[in-house]
Amino acid sequence: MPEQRFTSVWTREHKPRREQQGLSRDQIVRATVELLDAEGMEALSMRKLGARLGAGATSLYWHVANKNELLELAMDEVFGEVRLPASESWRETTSNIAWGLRAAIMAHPWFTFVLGSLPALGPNALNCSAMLCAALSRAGFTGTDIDYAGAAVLSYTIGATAPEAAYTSALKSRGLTMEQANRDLAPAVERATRAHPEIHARFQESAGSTVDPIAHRQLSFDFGLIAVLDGLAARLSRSADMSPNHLTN
Amino acid sequence: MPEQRFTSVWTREHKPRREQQGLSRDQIVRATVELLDAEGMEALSMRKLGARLGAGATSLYWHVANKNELLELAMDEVFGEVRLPASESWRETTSNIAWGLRAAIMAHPWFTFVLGSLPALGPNALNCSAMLCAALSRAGFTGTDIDYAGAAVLSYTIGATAPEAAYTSALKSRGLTMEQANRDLAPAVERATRAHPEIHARFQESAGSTVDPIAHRQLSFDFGLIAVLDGLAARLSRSADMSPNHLTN
DNA sequence: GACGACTCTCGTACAGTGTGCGAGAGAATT
DNA sequence: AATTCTCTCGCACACTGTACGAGAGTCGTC
Repeated sequence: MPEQRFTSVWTREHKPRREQQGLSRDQIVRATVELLDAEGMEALSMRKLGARLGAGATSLYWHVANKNELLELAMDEVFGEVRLPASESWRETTSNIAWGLRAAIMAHPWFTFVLGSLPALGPNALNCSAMLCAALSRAGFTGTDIDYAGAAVLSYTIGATAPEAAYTSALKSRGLTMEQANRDLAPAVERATRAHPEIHARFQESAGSTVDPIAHRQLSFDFGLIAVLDGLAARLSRSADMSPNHLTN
Repeated sequence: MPEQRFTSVWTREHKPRREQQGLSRDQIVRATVELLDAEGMEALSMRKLGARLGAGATSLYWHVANKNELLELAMDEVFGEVRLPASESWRETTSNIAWGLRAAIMAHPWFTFVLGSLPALGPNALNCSAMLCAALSRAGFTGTDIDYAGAAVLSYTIGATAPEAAYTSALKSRGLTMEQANRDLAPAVERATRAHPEIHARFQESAGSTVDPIAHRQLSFDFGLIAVLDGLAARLSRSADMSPNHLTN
């Protein structure tokens, strides 16, 4: 039995190196983000990254254990971009976090592919979490309900945004506009939805719509986010109704 | 200008081959799902897949244009596993679809990595969509609100389940139990949350909890799903209040 | 100054990837 | 019997992550 251990960048502590040297971990992570933004997830290779930094591919391995750890670091960098405006209202705060996270994901579509297989334990990710937990706790949630409510908001945000980001980035990397893609897909959609009159109508409507597709997506995200927050609010008022405080009043 | 087009398995029609031959598309797709289930996303290679089918790697390319298309097909296969029990109640129906999709994703964690970059236009995916749309339309949603409401349910379900599936599968592939991983992560968590007393408390609580982690995740999913559905219900009753029908009564 | 230890870079090498190409086997059609 | 169509597959190419070990440069201690 090999006595495996679960490892991550965050399980090994990292003493920041002395300063003047040519390559530093921060610099590598920044270059990784740039390269991922510019060319996407599957274009990231250690050789290309090394070249971009004017270094050999294997030099990177001194600063980072492997490609996965590099991605973990890049992921936390994105979490760091999420703006966290403070607000009194828990609804406004959680909504801000959701929109901020959405913006970060849209700006860095590769984020999705990294997230998930590792618990997000980077400092920036924890910052987001803490902000969210604080707001929900102020809202009136207690104990594990704080976790659950936070997970609901994050899950919705990620689940709504990730596919959208992946799709738009797939289009961009092939040099296609949304209209072009819709036109190319149209016959397939036509054929496929023939058996489903109800969604056939849905597709027709959205294909013929003159609304800006970006605005459309934002409306859709907003719709769902409001639903999630309304649902959380409903639970809060329900539990308030049942609380002893209420009964004794 | 290369005049690129947007392609997908579903944009090219496929005449099913004659029957007696050794290799068929269905067979390949089934083997793909098996291999993905057994060894995970990054262990899938055309050579391994060919070997499993007793064929050469490049033979597959007669039946399938490339690896991506193969993944699209595998994805739709998973959609086909989602049980779609019919029910009168829209709440029950959407809830069933969400739990069914969750079960499918948990059973096939690689599903996540495929989803997103391509619109899910396979027959099984459309079936799910149609079921969902029908239920929401029965609930009282109309026009694009049907799309929005459906997207909210699916987004939450996927966003909640995908990371969970990815994590448990990452553990499994390294031969680790959840307890082991928690133990390995503990010092890092300890160190990282020192600056965040509120989430420090959250982590403590969940680490010391004696609840079965699987049950815990299900509770969390249920909590969020109820929130989403409550939120949708709230919107419905709000728009019912404002409808002319109500005003004239 | 001299020596050892440490920090960092990188060339080489290995096993593996997706897939384009073209040769060929075998069945179906003319 | 000839031709065409369907299908399999070996080879080759460019490319991947990264283990290893040789070396360069810097530092601390005698």
